[in-house]
Amino acid sequence: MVDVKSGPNPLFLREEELRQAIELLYFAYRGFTAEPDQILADYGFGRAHHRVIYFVGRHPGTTVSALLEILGITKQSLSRVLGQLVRDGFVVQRPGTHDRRQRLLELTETGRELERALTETQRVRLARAFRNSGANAVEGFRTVLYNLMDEAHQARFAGLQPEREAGREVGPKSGREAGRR
Amino acid sequence: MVDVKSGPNPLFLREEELRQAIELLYFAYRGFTAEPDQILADYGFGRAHHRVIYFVGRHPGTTVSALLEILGITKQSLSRVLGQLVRDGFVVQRPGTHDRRQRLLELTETGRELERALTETQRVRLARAFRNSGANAVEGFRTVLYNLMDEAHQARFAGLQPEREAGREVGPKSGREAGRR
DNA sequence: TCATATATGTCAACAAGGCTGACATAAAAA
DNA sequence: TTTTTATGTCAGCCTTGTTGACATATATGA
Repeated sequence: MVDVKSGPNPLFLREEELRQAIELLYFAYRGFTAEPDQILADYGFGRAHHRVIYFVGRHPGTTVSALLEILGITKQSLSRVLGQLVRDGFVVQRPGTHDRRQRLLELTETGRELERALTETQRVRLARAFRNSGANAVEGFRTVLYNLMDEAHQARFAGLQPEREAGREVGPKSGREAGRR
Repeated sequence: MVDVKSGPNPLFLREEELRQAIELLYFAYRGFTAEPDQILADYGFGRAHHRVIYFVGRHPGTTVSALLEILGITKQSLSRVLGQLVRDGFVVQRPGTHDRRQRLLELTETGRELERALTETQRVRLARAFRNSGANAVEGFRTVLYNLMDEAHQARFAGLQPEREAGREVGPKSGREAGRR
């Protein structure tokens, strides 16, 4: 018997290590979505609306198909949520200039306000966690999450791409550091 | 003083830093649940079943109310899912010895097999991510996730509690280190 | 012992947000 | 001009959450 760290097989995580990571992810993710969910409920919206508001806010002028790609849901599912957001005045659609079949999406001022309110709660929570953890831990947090996601999505963090330092660590650079270049 | 890194306001994360963390969590969590979801579908189960199987496997002999506490759902929601798992032979209930009102939960051998299959996919993914990230990054990952969750849940990681080194870092110790004591 | 509280379960109804399948329209592209 | 693409829509289904009301067995305190 034989354990993981100094043990022979680096691909096998010890039970405790594994389960700790599983539960950390579960509880952290839950906590991270709790406050936004509260706010959204006041508008009759759910987490699906949040995702749309977030990504449209992040990429104003994005197309419907690009949004479908990011969210990984069907157009029927998106349609229901997006339709509500448009009807309720949080998102507007304008025809594409090059391709007039497209409906480019952006937030209205109301939409931006809601987006800010939602994101603010997460900013506060992240700031607290980062402050309690230290800069080095934050880098590790980024690196592991980056390596945890599907490769297909890693590309989205392209400006912050893997660097192999001493051939070991692979992960995104922080926004701060990237901005310094 | 100062901040996480070295900017002026420790409670305010720069836009890029904030959004990067939000998206890392989103995509990592999605990737992390993808394979189990696939397997569960073969049994006609969903993510809710996974949670029950996971936590019952983790805490054999747990009570229904303890499980409700962990999952943060209503007993009616749990009942539907738990009922299926019992009927389908993945979970058994036995009366509590001290308190015969309780139904202590545990996995059957079939249940344990499914639990292992589900967890194995996550073990592989975590092992790959940890290997690509390095031990230091993994510690940071744990620390930040610990600090990100609600305090109520932090208690669950009690054996691995905060230590304040030089009054800065707060977070769980790894299972490995805790195990060494 | 009796009354109350607790642990658990059940029935019914509803909502959010996924899914599939089929079909429609406008515009681009071949 | 025909075909493909971007988008939308209707209809129906599933999972998994919710609330509210009520039921049963057991434990516990007065």
